[in-house]
Amino acid sequence: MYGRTERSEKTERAERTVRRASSNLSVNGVLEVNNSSAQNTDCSLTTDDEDSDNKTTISYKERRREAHTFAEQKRRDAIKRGYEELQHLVPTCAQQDSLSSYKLSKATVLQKSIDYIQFLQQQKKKQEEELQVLRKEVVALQIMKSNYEQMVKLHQQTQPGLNCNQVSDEVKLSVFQALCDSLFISFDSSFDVTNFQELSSRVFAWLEEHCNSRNMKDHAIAILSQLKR
DNA sequence: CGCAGCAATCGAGTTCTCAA
DNA sequence: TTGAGAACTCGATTGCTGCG
Repeated sequence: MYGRTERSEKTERAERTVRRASSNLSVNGVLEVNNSSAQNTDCSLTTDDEDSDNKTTISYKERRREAHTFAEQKRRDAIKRGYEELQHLVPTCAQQDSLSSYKLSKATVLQKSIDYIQFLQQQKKKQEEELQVLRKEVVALQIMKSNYEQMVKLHQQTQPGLNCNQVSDEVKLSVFQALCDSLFISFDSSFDVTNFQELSSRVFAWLEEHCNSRNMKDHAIAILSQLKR
């Protein structure tokens, strides 16, 4: 938009530095700068009237410069506030801040923030993996629950004359718990399984072998006689 | 649509501050 | 005293907006 010249940026920067240095040396830096710029722009003025116009231009320029400086200050403040907020948000920064009296450099705040974000990402990944395992366990337990429900249903169908209300639920539960504990002693849980299918095949093999009607009856009698005592 | 004005942002140089 | 980091300053650039 402002039409850059053919000169390299490096040369331009060097010239800017010289210009700024000379304006700093003079008492009225603004006028000096304006004079130098008048030499190579279309704004070169010669008459008295034009001089007064030039003064309004100077004050306008000065006003804009001040506004720009203020805007720049605001921008820096915003950046500074951002760093301070970041320092309070990141625990490792906050810890260091409270332990030592000196303030952390911006580079340190950035580095510690990066480290903290990476740590959070790793934690998230770990928790997602744990969640997957727990979901699988839930599915397995649901299958087991439905299996037991089916067993109970089948039992009720084959023994229609039994009056279940004669015994309280509490007693039934304690008998069931004791029966399960007694049966599970024979269950070998030391093997490694990689999926639920493998586990269920092991469980059902065990059910076939150890939880047949005869075994169950023996266990039940033992438990009931124990309870009676 | 092109232009001017404006604000926001950036990059670079300079100056200031402070701990080692 | 010195070096690093922060703050300040300035010019350049960019994107948006209103106007003719």
